Amino acid sequence: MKNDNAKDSPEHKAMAEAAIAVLDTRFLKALTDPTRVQIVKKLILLGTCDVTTIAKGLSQDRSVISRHLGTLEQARITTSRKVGRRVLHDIDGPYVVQKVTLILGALQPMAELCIPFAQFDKDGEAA
Amino acid sequence: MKNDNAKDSPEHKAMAEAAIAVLDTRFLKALTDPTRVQIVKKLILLGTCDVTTIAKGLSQDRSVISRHLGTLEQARITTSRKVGRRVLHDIDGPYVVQKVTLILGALQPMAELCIPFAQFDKDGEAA
DNA sequence: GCTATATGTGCATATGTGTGCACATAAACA
DNA sequence: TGTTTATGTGCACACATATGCACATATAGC
Repeated sequence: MKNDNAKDSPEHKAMAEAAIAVLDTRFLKALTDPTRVQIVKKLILLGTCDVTTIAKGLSQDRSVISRHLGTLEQARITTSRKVGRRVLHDIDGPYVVQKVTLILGALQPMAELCIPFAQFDKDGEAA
Repeated sequence: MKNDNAKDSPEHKAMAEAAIAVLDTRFLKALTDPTRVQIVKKLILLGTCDVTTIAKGLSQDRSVISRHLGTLEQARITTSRKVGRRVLHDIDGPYVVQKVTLILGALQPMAELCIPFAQFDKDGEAA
């Protein structure tokens, strides 16, 4: 049987490149820590917030929360403004949604192109 | 000025809960390692593949690739079948797309509800 | 000025994670 | 049967990361 896989097409290669390229490690890593996720939740609920208020209720030290906020800001998930002696943080919702939208757009073709063992079940082909 | 923030509405609270709940740590963590991302890319390009073939071309030891494949499988990003002495791996495209779709669906409201400093710029309110 | 409050950082530490080597197991093959 | 190939795992080690404490800095308020 001839090897006329869809996997050999340029479209397929381009899809693979696009899918990998869009996986921003810094963005994803920022969302993998439970404490950071709690911070995000709190910011969603409270809105614009200073460090001390965010740290209130969380078990970690305030300095730890401060560091996590730095990580979230580097990932562009949050932004901050200095107001007097306080530093106010807030979530950048539009950026987050745009980011995930890009990821989904790049991965979307996988729903049809990456059905597990489809080609293998068809004619027993595996690299 | 009265505190009639949209943040106090039940819809907003529900959105926060849904957004946090959908952030599957295991799923996201699996995609944060560069080596695992390379494995995913290779599986997209080659399709159904055994461990040795995947490890070929990657700098890490084959045993390391084996472990990474275990991590990806636990995250349900890949599936595997034992065929003879080989173990074939493949990407579960439909699952991955479904997962990201759920994430985007839960985060979508943030595009409008979490515009940074919007409320603060409006009337100088911050927790 | 002095004091209190808010924040970030250096440092030490505990825990998690990626890596490679050696080895055991399982299956195909001569 | 003995050998080769494919895979997973125990172990040790290097490195990253999360955490807390102490401290320095900056700003508001007295």
